[in-house]
Amino acid sequence: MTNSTTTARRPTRSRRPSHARPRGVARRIALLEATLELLGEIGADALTHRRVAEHAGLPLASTTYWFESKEHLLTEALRYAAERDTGRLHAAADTLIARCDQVDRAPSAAEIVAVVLDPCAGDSPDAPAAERAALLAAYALMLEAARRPALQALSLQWSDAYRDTAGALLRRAGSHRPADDARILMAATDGLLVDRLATGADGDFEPRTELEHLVGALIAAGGPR
Amino acid sequence: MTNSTTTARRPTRSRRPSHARPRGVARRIALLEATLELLGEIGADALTHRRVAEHAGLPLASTTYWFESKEHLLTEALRYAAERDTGRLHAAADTLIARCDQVDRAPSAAEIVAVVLDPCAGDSPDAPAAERAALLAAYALMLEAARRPALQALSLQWSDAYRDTAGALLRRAGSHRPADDARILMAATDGLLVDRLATGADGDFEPRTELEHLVGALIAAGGPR
DNA sequence: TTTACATCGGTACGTTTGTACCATTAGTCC
DNA sequence: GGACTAATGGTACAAACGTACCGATGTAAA
Repeated sequence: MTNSTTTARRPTRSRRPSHARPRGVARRIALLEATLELLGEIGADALTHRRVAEHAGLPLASTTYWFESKEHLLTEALRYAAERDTGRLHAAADTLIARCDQVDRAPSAAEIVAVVLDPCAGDSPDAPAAERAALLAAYALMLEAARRPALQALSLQWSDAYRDTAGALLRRAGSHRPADDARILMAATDGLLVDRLATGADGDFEPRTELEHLVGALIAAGGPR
Repeated sequence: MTNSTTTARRPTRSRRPSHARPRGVARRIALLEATLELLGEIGADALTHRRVAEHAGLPLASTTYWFESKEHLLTEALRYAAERDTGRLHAAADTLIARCDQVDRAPSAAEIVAVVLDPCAGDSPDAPAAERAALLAAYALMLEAARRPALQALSLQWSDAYRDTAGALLRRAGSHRPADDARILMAATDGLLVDRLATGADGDFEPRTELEHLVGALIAAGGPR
C-alpha cells in the first residue's frame, strides 16, 4: 500500500533476535506460505499485513515481529519460493538423469518437459488451485523484482538455476546450444502458463504438448545441418 | 487498496455522461496513459487515484469522474493498452507482408521477430524507459486478468490478435503448424522479456537473437521430415 | 438568451493501512 | 530457581486511501 514513512515515532529498533527458537521459525514459515498463497489468490495490491496474519491464523503483530516491513516480507517470500522450487526442480532432474544413465540413453523431449513443468505441478491433493496460486505468486514477485534490486538478485539466481538444470538435460538430449535452448524453453514455459492463466483458455491448448514440440524442434535444429 | 464498501452514503449515482465532449475524452485518455505509466513505474499496489491524477496533471476528482472505480480504471487501461498494441502490431505485419508480396518472397525469421517485437520497441525518444514501463504494465494487467473475468476476456482478445498475426507471418515463412508455432513464439517472447526485466540481465542475452533462432528451428521442424 | 447537462475542482468522510508500543508469557542457560 | 531474552498478542495512531459530494463553470442545443 506504500504507507511509506508513517508514524516514525521512535528510532525503529531492529527487531529480529539472533537465536530464533523452533516455534518461532515455524511461525515465520507459516507467514511466508500465507504470503505466497494470498499473492496468488488476491494479488499484490490486496496483500496486507492483516490478511497475511489472518490467513496464517496468527495475530497481526506477528507479521511485523518476524519481518521488518512489508517489503522485507515480500523479499523473504520470494527467497522462500525460489528455494523451494529450485529444490524440487533439481530433484526431478536428478531422478531423470539417473534413470537415463542406468540404461545409457538420452532423455526424451517429453521427459524433459515433465521435469521443467514439475515444480508447478505440485503433489498436493488440491493441485489445480494451489498450482494456480503458486504460479501467480511467482510471476507477481517477478514483476516486483523488475523494480526492486533486492528481488532482482533473487530472481536472477532462480532463473539461472532453472536454466542450468534445463540446459544439462537438453545437452544430454542432443541440443547443440543447450544454454540458449534452455533459455528459450524456460521463457516459453513461463509465457504459455501465464497466457493460460490470463486468458482463462483452459482447454484450448496443452502447454505440455506445445513444449514437447518446441523441445523437439530445438534439438533437431542445428543438428543435421 | 481494496477499500471495498467504504462510505456507502448514498445509492451511488452512475457517473458517465452519454455524450462525452472532446476535451473530456482527451482527459480520459490522459488518465489511462498515466495509469499505464505508473503501473510500469511503481507497480500495482502503489497505484492510487491520487497518484494517477497527479501524474496526469489533473485533479483527484477527475479519476472518479471518468472511471466509476479503481477496478474500472484498470479494466479500461488494459483495453486501451491492448487496442494500441494490437494496432501497432497489425500495422507492422501489414507493412512486412506488403513488402514481401511485392517481390514475391517469404518473410525471414529476422523480419518476423522484428514485427513481433515492434509494439514493445516503441518509437518515442526515451524508448528504453517507456518500453520497460509499458511491458511491466502489460504483464501486471495480465496477472490481474487471471483473477478478474472482465480482464480475462480482454487479454484473450489481445492474445488471439497477436497469435493470428504471428501465425500469418509464420505460415508465409513456411511453418507447417503456424497456429502452434505462433503460440510458442509469443510465449517465448513474453518469457524472455519478463526474464530480462526481472533479473536485470540487460547485456547477458539478446531476446532478438534468441527469438530468431527459435523461429528458424520452428520453421525447419516438420519440414524435411 | 435561456436551458440543460457535461465538466470541473475543492473538499469531506469513514475505512484501512503500515507500523509502533508494551505488558505479558514462555523457554533456556547459569 | 532466578535471570535473561525470545516470543506473543492486544492495542494505538497518523497517514493514506477510495469514493462521495457539491457549487461553480463551460458549452451546445432550443
